Amino acid sequence: MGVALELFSIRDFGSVTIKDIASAAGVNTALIYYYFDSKEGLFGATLENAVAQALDNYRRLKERHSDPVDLIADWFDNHVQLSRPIRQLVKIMLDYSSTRTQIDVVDDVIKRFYDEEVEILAGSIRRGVQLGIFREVHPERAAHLASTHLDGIMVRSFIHRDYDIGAALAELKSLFWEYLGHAAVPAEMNRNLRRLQDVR
Amino acid sequence: MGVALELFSIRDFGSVTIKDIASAAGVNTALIYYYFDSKEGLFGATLENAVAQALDNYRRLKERHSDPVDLIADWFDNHVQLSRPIRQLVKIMLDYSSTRTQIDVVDDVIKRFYDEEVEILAGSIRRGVQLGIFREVHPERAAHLASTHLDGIMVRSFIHRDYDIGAALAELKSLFWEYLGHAAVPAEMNRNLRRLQDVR
Amino acid sequence: MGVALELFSIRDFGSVTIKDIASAAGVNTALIYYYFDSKEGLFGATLENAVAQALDNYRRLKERHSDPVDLIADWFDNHVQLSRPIRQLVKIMLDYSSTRTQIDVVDDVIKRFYDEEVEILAGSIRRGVQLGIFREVHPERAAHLASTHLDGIMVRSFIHRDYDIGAALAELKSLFWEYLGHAAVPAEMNRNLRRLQDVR
Amino acid sequence: MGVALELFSIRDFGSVTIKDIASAAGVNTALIYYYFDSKEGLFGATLENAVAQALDNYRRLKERHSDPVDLIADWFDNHVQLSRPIRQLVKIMLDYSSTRTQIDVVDDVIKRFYDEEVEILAGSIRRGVQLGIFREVHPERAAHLASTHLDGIMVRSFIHRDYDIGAALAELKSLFWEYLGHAAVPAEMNRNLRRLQDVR
DNA sequence: TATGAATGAGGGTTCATTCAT
DNA sequence: AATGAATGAACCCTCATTCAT
Repeated sequence: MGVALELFSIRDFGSVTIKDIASAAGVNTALIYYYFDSKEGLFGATLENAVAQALDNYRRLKERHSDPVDLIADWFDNHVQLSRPIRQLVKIMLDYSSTRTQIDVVDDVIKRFYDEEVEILAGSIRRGVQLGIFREVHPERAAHLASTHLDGIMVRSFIHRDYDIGAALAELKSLFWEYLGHAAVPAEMNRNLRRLQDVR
Repeated sequence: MGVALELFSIRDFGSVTIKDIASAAGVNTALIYYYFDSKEGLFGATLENAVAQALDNYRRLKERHSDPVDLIADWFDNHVQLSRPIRQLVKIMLDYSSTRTQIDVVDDVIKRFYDEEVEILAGSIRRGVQLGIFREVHPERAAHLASTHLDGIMVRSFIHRDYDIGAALAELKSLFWEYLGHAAVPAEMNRNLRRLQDVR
Repeated sequence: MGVALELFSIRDFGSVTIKDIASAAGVNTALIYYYFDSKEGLFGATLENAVAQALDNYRRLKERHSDPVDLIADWFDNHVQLSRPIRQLVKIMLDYSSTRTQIDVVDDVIKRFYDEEVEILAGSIRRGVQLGIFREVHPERAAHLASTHLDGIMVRSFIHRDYDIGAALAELKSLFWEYLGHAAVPAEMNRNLRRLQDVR
Repeated sequence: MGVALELFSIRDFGSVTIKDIASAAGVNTALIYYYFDSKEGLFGATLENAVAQALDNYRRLKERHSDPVDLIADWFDNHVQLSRPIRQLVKIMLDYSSTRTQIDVVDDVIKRFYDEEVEILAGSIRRGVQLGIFREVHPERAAHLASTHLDGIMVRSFIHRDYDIGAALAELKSLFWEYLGHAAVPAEMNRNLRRLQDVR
């Protein structure tokens, strides 16, 4: 599935052959059919797997932070560091949406992924607003904005061969802080700052 | 090419056959090869054609307006009204980016499309800033933000079967006005308002 | 379909490949799919075709004769002369019955073939009984006997590589005449004989 | 081999896979290759086995009876009761004849089966004729007639999904008694009758 | 300009068979 | 004696493309 994800994310479903995948994985073509029902089945499993990993990543992200500013900052950093797998994920979700016969379990997992993404952001924003750190924004709406924009960045990186994802993310990040009414200072410094404030 | 665009935009390149296109167009398969070199050639031509139409649309948009607020407002409305062809365009540009062998002329036309899109927005923003209507934002950066977010919206509409493009665009629009430091009032009313100010 | 019948009647469905058929017919493999939906489709069409020819043969047989003795005699001779195509027909009907997914139109045509075979014989026998030429046998039952035995002969010719179909048919024929209470004399002589009787 | 016979007799050789057989037998695919050389080898063994059982059945039949009428009557009853395995046997012999590479030992066993079948009938008929119970028929010829007709009945039962083997066998039986010049009375009654005659 | 027929190449899939354990 | 994993060869079928007309 790793090899498959790799290939499916740089070419489209149709142009990736089972032979490609098999030889990239160093196994016989038939062996793929020993583990997967069909090419579509492999694609579905690969997609599910990729989403599962992304969800896992989000889960760990959530566990790492109690502070909303830290979490949002980490969310952005995370996307810079994991831009490759995330791009891959967006790519195969896009491919899944065209052509592929709908598979309920895959539909579910995709929905779960986006719900979770929004939930993480919205949750943090809500807490930030409650704590008085952020402006009184609508948490879900704000989360959707960031999440959608992120997909836009990914798409751009597909279409433009020399697109600078890092720069685009940095841009989005600073804009987002601004939107939340929070100075776009590094997370750590910020936290210290707030602690200082708490002391008073 | 109309039929081809239609098909290429709902399925992926691989799963659309020349026969599909031919029979949808009501002609014989071989006739397509009378007009186009190959399937890739047809795809390229279709893409060029779609981009050309989009550029044409932008040209007319520019011609329609001298006022930056009007133009930007129209740009958003335009995207609501033409969301179908725009979605199609984004879809085939995405498909082009994966798999398809690079074709210089297509690459150029895609670049021109995005440059033009940014130029239209950036130009208006610049003028608005000069006129003192907008905040002192960085015009190109602001234009990129809107343009990228728009692609994000399109992607979402692929991935989520019941995505509300209109609502997302309305959201983006109001946010954008806010970002520009301009009340998100209807364009017309706004224009009148400004004229009043000009009179003084 | 001729080539296909040839091959399907000496090997079984599974061991005849489309390539075999194509190369035996001197055409490209893909061309077969231009005319037939699938291998099964070709098999079905071939079977239908073979049955249609057999029915046609029976129709001509019926038209040739008004005299019951002549018709029955010709029926036997016919089977000797056409033993090859008849064997082929029985073979593919057998193959159709195992494995092949039922196809209504094929089922129908097979039924029609056997009904017609029995009808031809039974009709003649009935007329012969009415004319007082034959014993008072049950026409349908007698027809079924001959028809079933004939299939037995065909089967034997598959199983035993050196089976003498002609001898077996001759045997059946003479037995059948005996069963009908009619001297197994050559048809012509017989007819003359009867004419003589009619004169009196 | 039991499972294999079962499967080979309802589908054709090509469409029965080793996996089918293995899973029907509740064992691993590879285990079949521990006991048999190849799929063909398994088929051959299965066929031999089935023939051996049929021969065994005939042997017991012969041992059960000294009286020709009893034996022939039992032969018919036997075919009614064992119509399923006999059908299976005919089916795989037919399949063997098409496609399968000839295997001498299998050819032999098939020949032995038919020889034995004819021998049993012919022997009884001969004795019956000698005893004056039957008409002066040619024993071998009569035996062949019955044996061949029986195969015809089996074939019919393959081709026609709702064929009544029992009825067809009853028909053949009564006809056969008639042919032998022997009233088609139940075997038991008949035997008693004859004993009475013997007494005088 | 338009088509029906034909083809070569290749792709997904299956399956008998083997291997390591 | 038994199995899960692995493979090579082949088969059905599709499809972009071309040819003859």
